Amino acid sequence: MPHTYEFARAALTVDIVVFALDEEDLQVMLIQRDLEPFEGQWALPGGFVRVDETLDESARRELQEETGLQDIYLEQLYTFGGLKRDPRERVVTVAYYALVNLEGHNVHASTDARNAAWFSMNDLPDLAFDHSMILQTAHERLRGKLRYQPIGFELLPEKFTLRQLQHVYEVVLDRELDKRNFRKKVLGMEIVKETNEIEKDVAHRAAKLYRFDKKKYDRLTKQGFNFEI
Amino acid sequence: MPHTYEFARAALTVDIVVFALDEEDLQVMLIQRDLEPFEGQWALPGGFVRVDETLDESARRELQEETGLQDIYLEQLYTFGGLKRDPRERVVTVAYYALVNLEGHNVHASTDARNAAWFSMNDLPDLAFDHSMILQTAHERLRGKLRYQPIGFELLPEKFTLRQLQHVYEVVLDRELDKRNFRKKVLGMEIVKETNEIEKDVAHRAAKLYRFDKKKYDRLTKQGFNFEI
DNA sequence: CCAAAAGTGTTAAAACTACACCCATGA
DNA sequence: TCATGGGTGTAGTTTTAACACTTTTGG
Repeated sequence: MPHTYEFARAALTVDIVVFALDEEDLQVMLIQRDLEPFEGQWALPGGFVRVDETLDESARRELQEETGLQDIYLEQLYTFGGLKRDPRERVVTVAYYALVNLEGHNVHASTDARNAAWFSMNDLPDLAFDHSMILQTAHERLRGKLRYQPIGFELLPEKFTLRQLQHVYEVVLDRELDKRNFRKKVLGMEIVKETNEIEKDVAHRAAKLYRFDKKKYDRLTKQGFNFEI
Repeated sequence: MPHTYEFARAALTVDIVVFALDEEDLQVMLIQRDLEPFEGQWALPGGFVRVDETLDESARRELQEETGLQDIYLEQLYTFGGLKRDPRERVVTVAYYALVNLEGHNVHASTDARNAAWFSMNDLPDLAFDHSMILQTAHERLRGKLRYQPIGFELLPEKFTLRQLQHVYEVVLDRELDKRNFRKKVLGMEIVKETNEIEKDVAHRAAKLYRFDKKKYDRLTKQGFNFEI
């Protein structure tokens, strides 16, 4: 059923930059395109926004359809509206970024039968469209936001060690941190709660597991506390 | 000439939150709508994105057409895509915010014969659409960004006194700052340059005028310097 | 018993906060 | 000469940065 308008309209899409962390690197999820344009090339997951869904809904739906990822941290990043982004026609895309912990989520090839895979940020293929720029913008946002908002926890399982948390900061900020100072700072903020569990299956002394105490964080924030690492 | 598409498309607009500062308050520019829906109500300047212009271009054009403002600091804020934002049909809007100094820019009623005016943030009328939410988001962004990016200068004339700069911070952050500490900090960063001019027409000792040294700021930033007030 | 990472305190330097007075100018 | 805001320094406190050893555990 065709739809007609008095003035030409841009197509509207969402694209999502999904970050995760492995032992070494920051990783990003890409899918291999099976359609023109850029057939065979890697691209960010995403797709057209339906007229009856919000932008957030659209981003979550596309992510679910193309990668199987669900219930993850998702935030709007920036809207890209260059004239030649897509060789076919004018397409404006609302970009999102998402954070997941690798252990809790299995990625699968999608309903669209596209190939979905993780890539290290240090070894990226050429990307379709202007997706390299979107990815770069997302990376900058993540780096900038990590220090002032408690989003690093989203890259970890629910229970994590302080070393794991430190690793998040070291990888994303790309610099080493002092272990003692880091622990002092994190524990001093009182927004992580010790569980009575410890690491399993490690060939050395097992570390305590902590949990992000969101309620406490919200309470403190309301009182003027500002997260900063 | 009508345009037909296989799937329904949202209309795409831009809306701009223009901030300025007077002696007292933070101000925002609003226009009075002369068309349904919300005829007669106040709203943010903005309008439809043409298919052959980028989002930034669109925002600047609308601003120029509706308020006469040109050559001002403009930055994308957030994209609002709720289903019922506009009672007529699905409209997605890319919101921007802008900073101007009142002295340098005269606002005029526009080509659309709408009434454009400044309102104090402390005394706002009801706004059309979801513009109150957009305005609130912009205000939060401004507050958050002011401390970490040198955007406060955009609210001042090219040459300004340190007191004026302090006033920007006090009004936007809504708290008083210590004069000596503020000066120490600003001068210590070495990103404002003394001119050899002083204030005019004041009934007391005239203050030195300074200028934001963007080149120096860029140089320092490249070397890892982080602006913070 | 060895390898590996967990866990822990102190000190010096830097940054921040609070605070009060004299100075220059125009009316 | 007076009212007004411009301009300046210091001391106490807090925060940050640098740094090394002992403990626990599994292999």
